[in-house]
Amino acid sequence: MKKESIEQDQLLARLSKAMGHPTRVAILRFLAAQESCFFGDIHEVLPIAKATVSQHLQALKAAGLIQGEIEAPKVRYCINRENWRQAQKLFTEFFCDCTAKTSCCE
Amino acid sequence: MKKESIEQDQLLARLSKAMGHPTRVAILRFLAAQESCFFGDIHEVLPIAKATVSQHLQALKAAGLIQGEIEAPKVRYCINRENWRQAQKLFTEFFCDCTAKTSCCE
DNA sequence: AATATTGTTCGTACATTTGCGAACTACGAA
DNA sequence: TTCGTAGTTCGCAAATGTACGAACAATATT
Repeated sequence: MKKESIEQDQLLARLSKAMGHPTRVAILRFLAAQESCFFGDIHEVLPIAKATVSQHLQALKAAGLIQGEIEAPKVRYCINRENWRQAQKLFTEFFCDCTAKTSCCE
Repeated sequence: MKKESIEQDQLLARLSKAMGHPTRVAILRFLAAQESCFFGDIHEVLPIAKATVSQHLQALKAAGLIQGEIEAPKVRYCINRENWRQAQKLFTEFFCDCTAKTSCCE
């Protein structure tokens, strides 16, 4: 296996793992649909404890998909647009470049 | 949250979870680059025990991303092209439709 | 029939993930 | 300074995931 593929695999796996939970997908979808919002807004639409929400947010942040900044007593979260685009590209290439060889895409 | 989104989130999460390990991404990449191959071919390029390889393959199969059929003493694996395309569509829509609202895609 | 080949399944050990309440931190308001 | 608000972190329990060798099953070969 080529070395560059291994690194790409690891990055793709990290991103996928971050997206590997329904709650985290929901959070991403929620955040991606707006410019930004506070922790409370996210917690409000989810049926889980705030500690758990916070945990999921840390996971998404660690993967680079979102970012958060403290604002007064609140915390504002938003999609990390740059990494989002990179992830988009990685997934697209993964699904399409791969399949190109066996003509799955047409 | 809309009900249809919840189901989509769950499907996307299931697919992501299946892709959430470097070895499984490598397996998918390996399989996607060819029409099909045997278990042994996959095991050969991976530095892990065959029991573990088999486990990862079951995970990918459970997610619907690959399929396998017995052929003599060997087992032939390949990408599940139909689900592959569906996954491709889901990820693309997730990353792009979401971002369309906030003009991240341009 | 006995043996070899190819994978799967089982049992086990250890690590990670998930979810929660409680305790904590940091800040603004009274 | 005391109190309230908004989140994070801690500590725990239960569930899942990861990896392996050993045992097993199914077929092909001798």
